[in-house]
Amino acid sequence: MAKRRADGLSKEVIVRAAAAILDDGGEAALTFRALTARLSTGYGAIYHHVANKSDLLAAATDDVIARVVRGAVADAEPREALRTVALALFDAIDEHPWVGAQLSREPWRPALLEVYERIGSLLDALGVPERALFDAAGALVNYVLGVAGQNAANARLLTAEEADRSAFLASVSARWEALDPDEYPFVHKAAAHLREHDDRAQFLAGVDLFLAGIATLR
Amino acid sequence: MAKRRADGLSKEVIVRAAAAILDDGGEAALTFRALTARLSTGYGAIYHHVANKSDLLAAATDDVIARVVRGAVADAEPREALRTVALALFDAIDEHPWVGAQLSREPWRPALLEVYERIGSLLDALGVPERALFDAAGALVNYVLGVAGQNAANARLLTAEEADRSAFLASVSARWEALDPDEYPFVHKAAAHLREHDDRAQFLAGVDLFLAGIATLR
DNA sequence: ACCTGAACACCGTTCAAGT
DNA sequence: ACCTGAACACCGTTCAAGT
Repeated sequence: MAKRRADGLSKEVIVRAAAAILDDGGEAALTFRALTARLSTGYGAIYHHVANKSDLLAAATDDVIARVVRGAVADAEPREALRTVALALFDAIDEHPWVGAQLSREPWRPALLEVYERIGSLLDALGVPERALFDAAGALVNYVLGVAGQNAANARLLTAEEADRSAFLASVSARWEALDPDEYPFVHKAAAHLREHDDRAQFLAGVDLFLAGIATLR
Repeated sequence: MAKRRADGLSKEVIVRAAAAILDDGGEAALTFRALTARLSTGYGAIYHHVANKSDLLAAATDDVIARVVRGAVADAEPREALRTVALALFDAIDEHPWVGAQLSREPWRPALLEVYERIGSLLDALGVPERALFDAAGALVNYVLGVAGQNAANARLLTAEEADRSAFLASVSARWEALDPDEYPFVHKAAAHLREHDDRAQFLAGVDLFLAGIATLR
């Protein structure tokens, strides 16, 4: 079972290099040319370990998600554990936006199986009736992935520094505020909240709404 | 205000042609070469009306979403109206999977503004306290877009006929069933439900969970 | 003002040839 | 068995030239 390592390529080495490129420069930066340069090898060497680019992206995503799901501490209280797992996923995807984009593009991957298992059994432990368990798990996982995708898109939009973020939010907020309050009453009011809102807190608020809804099923 | 139409291009004509190509052949089919062929014109003519491919995709998405939001009947009862709008979005994205992919890639678009307005003011009408209104609207929109993205990914996976769908679900289900029930208790149990689950019904169940959670805020 | 299409600078992927 | 890198078939986008 000993794998050769010191020299020679392996899928693991390639996947890690791809993840590093994705973290540095985003999805556009991951090309086979960049990868061969970084690993000082040829195209064929990479294709020998990896089927194609899509396979490579999927493997890198599985890697990140598996680490998160394994790493999340097993809290005693299921409700708290659910919030912890959800937040861990949120933070991982915030740190690696390409994971969010990939997850909303390729479901049914091994990585998501782990996520479903974790969230599903926590909901079970929470006392959700079996009849509603699968819908509830599906909804919660979809919510987490949905926010993940949006967050990834935002991160891609704001590739630059932190100052850009508030400038961007301020400009969207100003645009919303300028709308006719009769035609857009909600968005007009929401503009103020947008400027100072915290993505992470809003994400958790959504999880809590879900859990509150689920609690009514008991 | 009269626009020339009989001959000559316009952004509208280009966007409609792009939508038709996307509906027919998916995202991979939309190339500027295919577009020039369909419109029997040159690249420059298209670039004269459209900034780039990303702009074109965004405009086509806005078009579809705007039609859905405008088209959804204004139900008297806000709870029922929310379910109607959510289902209308689900169905539109099921019919045009590329819209789902685009929405999870480019938020803050005019199209989403309409969605936020509609969902936000319905939640307001439902009596959600102002303090929780923006988190609730954000969570619900994110849920809808999350499912949309997943659905789009599934649709892309199952480009062929309906028979493929049940065959695919059966194979995933079999893989889940084969997992060790001690290590994967939830997924193992979920396998049976997966085979016969209805995406549309599960989506609505998620919306209802949300609304139940929101009802506890009053 | 609007359109044409050759040309450019990229991609992912293949494959004959090497060790 | 594993690796190399020239070559192929594509892309999006530009731009000098036309009407």
